[in-house]
Amino acid sequence: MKSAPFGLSIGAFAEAAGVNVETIRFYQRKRLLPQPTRPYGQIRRYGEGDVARVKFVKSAQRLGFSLDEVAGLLTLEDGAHCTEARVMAEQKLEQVHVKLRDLRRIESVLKRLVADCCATRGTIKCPLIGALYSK
Amino acid sequence: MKSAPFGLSIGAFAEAAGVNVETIRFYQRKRLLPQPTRPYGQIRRYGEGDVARVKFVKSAQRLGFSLDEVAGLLTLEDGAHCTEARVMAEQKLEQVHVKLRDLRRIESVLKRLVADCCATRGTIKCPLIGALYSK
DNA sequence: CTTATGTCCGTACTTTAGTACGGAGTCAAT
DNA sequence: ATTGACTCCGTACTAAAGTACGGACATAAG
Repeated sequence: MKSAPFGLSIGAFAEAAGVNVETIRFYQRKRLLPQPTRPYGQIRRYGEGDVARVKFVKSAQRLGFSLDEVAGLLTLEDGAHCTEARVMAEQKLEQVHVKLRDLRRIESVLKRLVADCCATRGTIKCPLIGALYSK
Repeated sequence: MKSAPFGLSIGAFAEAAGVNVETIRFYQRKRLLPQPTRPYGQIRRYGEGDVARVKFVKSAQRLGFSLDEVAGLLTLEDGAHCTEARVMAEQKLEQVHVKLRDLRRIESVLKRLVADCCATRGTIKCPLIGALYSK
């Protein structure tokens, strides 16, 4: 925990979060990230919380959430009125359950694929497609 | 199983798959979908297999796979040489495991959020962000 | 048979999520 | 004090994944 006395420059921030500087600015424009006030005649400084926020955005994105949806998740984090937050959380949870179900199906099919492939040593063909929407 | 004697028109196909007709054409251009030969002076016809393929693409997409990645998954389905397919399947499996891990974290945090929210009846604030990258 | 609806095909436009660029202002090392 | 790297800010460009459009052909319904 060696946080500099006056925080990170935008370059250090982007580096720490594993993204491009331009991405930071883009997120600020999209209000996914607050833009710290700029001390007169100086540059803006960022902290660990900002880094965490960006990492969260990237993780959620990898799971197929759009930036708009991530913005919704962040609204929860930022504190919203109870009922509102509960409804959003429940909706997201439902989405997450669907994603989990589909991913587990893909997982099992891929596993079987790897196993069969090793076993048969030849050209394969498997019901991968069937795995995702068979009800 | 009431497949018409000469298959579906592109419109019926798109409808059955739950996508826009233009999306079908787009997928054909991207070689995610084969373009059936067109009987001289007639329109193209599609079958259930095509519908399944499109549904698969949409499902995989919802999980955060890009169309290029889906194309890779479909290569497995279409039959590829053993070693090649096994390597691809293993890579995809790895990606899927990462996604599963992240999704489970989000799930548990959202669950807690819903529960806490009901309990406290007020403005909430929770460590949603921390959930996704805490190692 | 004609007319409305659908298909075909190419080209162009849109949205989402960034990247790149350029000129002026900061900062920090020599 | 100056030079080189970095920041700021606006604007412009890009790639991915579609959507829309328009004119010529296909087909089904009256």
